[in-house]
Amino acid sequence: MTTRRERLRAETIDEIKAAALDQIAREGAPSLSLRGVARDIGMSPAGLYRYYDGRDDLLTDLITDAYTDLAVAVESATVDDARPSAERFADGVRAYRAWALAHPNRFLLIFGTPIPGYEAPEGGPTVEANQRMGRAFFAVAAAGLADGSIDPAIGRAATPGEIAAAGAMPDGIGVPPEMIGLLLGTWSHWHGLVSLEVTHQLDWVYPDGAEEFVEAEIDRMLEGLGLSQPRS
Amino acid sequence: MTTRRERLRAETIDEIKAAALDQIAREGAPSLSLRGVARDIGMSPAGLYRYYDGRDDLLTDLITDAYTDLAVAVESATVDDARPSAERFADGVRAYRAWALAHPNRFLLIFGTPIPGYEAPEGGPTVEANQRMGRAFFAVAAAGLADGSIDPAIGRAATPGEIAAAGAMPDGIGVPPEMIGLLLGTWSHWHGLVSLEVTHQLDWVYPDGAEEFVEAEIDRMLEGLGLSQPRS
DNA sequence: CATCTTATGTGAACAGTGTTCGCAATGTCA
DNA sequence: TGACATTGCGAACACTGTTCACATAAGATG
Repeated sequence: MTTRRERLRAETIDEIKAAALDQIAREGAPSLSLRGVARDIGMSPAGLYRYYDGRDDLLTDLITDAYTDLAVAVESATVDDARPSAERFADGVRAYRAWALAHPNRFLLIFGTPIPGYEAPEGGPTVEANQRMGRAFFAVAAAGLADGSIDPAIGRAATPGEIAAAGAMPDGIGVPPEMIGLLLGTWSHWHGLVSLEVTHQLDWVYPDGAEEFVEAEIDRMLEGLGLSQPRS
Repeated sequence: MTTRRERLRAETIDEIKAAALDQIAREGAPSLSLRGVARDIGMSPAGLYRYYDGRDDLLTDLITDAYTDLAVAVESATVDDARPSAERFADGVRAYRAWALAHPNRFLLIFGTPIPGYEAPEGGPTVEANQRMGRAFFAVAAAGLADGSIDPAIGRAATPGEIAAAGAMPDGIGVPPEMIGLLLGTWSHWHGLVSLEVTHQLDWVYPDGAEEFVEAEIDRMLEGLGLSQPRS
């Protein structure tokens, strides 16, 4: 049951976040100003402290939201387990990239330079949301292994960390430890792709967008995972 | 001929930069404070403006330096053209990673969230240094193609941007346009690897360092380029 | 209803920041 | 010597995050 007070409070928080997101989208996360959002929503700077413990606390909330948003985007692009694994995987990568290009400053908020003084709380919501996104891909890999479209033989000897990571997977996502490194390496590949694109480091070669390039690289990733690629 | 004044001025600039680098290494680039470096070198904040037009100007200088530093590291790891291409390439990647891990905050200064308000001057020193690093790898690829250890047939149809990029290569580095995408994709791969490592996004799997993982991925990159890997 | 308590919001203040300006001191060169 | 550019400083301005004492409003309790 939500009381009237709780509802108003939630609305105010939403307003604060919306103003902060707006500011981040326009100027980037580093120039997020508490006084600025206070002005935008017509509140005194001190009043914000009834809702957030300070700038870092607000940022933590925004970081968590961004992680979750990205995770949801990837999830919904990969959930349909009736489709071939290669297609699901490729769509996951495309969703990752599309989200990053649609919200470049939020992407950088997550993966760019860490906010000074900000430390992700151990086992907090950010790591949770982070792993949630990872699980979406691990789930695709698990499905590919299950239906035989991925050959487990391409895996490589697992390190202790990889064994632990495989063991920590939730039920229903069975990924052998030997595949963990391969999947993380593939993630690195497309993450680097997107990072360079978002920070405009590829503009000198692809001034009009890197879609073609990205698609070709997705093909290479699928190859690297032994996933036969779907022809659309 | 350098006058006494010029020498003193250069020394002061060096001192400023050293203090700034020290601050960046400790706290990260975003918390670089002009007043802080002024304190460190025993000068008034206003005095700094005789040497830099402001915080952004100082950062521009540091960004350029970082780019150059990284480029030099990669260059010196790959210049020895008597060695097999695969080895040179792998060492280039290792140098890239080593530099990033040794100077994480400078790496993020280059590739992380852009400084608000900072815009790389068109054709300025930063893009120059950036391309310089790229050329080091293109040179290795050119050598590999020349001695036959890279099969040009693995390339793919070039986009206009890739053709232009291949045409803009300096003399002596002959890389066919069809290889540009493959090389940029490989760069993306290891850049993503290093980015995730520097921002501690892989710690949950590799808490004690990701050397093994990185080496395995380097092998995959070499495969992807059709470079036979050296056994050490 | 009246009262007590909690939640919410404010204005003033403090310490910190980047930046500008006028002025003094110093070094360089004719 | 004089003229001039270079270097540095202190004070000030506008901005930031943050804290504090205080007022107001809302909800709960007698």
